[in-house]
Amino acid sequence: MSDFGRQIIDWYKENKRVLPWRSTQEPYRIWLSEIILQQTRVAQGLSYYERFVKEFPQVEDLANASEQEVLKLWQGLGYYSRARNLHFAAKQVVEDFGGVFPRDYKSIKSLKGVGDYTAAAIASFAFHLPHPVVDGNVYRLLSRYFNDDTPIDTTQGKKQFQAYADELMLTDEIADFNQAMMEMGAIVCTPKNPSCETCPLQNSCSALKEGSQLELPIKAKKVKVQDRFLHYIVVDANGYYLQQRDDKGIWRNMFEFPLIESQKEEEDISVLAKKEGFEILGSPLYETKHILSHQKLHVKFWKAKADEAVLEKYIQVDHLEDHAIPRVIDRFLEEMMEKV
DNA sequence: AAACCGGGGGG
DNA sequence: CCCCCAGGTTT
Repeated sequence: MSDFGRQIIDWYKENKRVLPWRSTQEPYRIWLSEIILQQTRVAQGLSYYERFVKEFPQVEDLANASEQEVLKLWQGLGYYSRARNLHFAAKQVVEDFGGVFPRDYKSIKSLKGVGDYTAAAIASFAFHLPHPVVDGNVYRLLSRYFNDDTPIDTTQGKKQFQAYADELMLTDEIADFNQAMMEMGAIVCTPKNPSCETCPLQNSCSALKEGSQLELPIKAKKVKVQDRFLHYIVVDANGYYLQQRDDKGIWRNMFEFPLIESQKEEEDISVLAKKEGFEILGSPLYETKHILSHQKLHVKFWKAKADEAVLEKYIQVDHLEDHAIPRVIDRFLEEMMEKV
């Protein structure tokens, strides 16, 4: 006598937020929104969604763009592999599926950047196929509903919570069921201050009964953060001298100032810069810490000069509108503009 | 199974 | 300051 699905769907219909991707059944737009929203809050992704739809109204428009155009529009959102995969997948739709978005779960999942969660979201929202979504919100909601302390970041945990969702889903209202689970996780069953007193599941939630809701879900692994020391060389000249990052590590294929990375905080940057042909002028123009999920970047920007023979190795641009750059460099440029 | 991949905002 | 978010790919 599980009323789980009925209760969350009824709650959802009364409490759902109005969001642009909820008022369309176009698979292209639903897919786009899902990629943007991976590991990203609605408030942060909203403006990016609007800009992508405006710039690339159809999947063909996205497929015909250059990777740099896509990265540039993605700039500031992070996890840039999503943008490259999005672009790649748009070309898959055009070339492998004749420009028609695939309509079955397996084909949807064959698109680059589309895993179990995203395939289930597209399949259910666009085509009403009975695939429950299991994302961070759902792990939290179900681990609490069943008071289950199986770690969610293990193979066993993924199978366990997928099985719960398979059992609970209402197949003939799958789109609302899936939206309801995620909206519950986003609005009611939140990580820190869940609204248990207004929750539609308060009479059947096992964690609330045990008072364990704040301890769930359990994660087994702990992330270790690596410290890195980045020194960007800003050559004092007309325009900017840039280099393109290679195809591995953070910020793949994006643009940056000439970079010197030191192993320790206190290394003599002038000496390291000299080896690359740059003469450092004065103290750092700007320094900051840039925190990623797995790296802590200690970033300094140095004014420098160099011979023409050295500068030849870099890309000279007058303005940066056509180049995707990391947020930390963008922020440095904003900082410099204010001082002028 | 583990490593890797950004940036922002809430508390 | 810490936590974690509408995850997926590569190794």
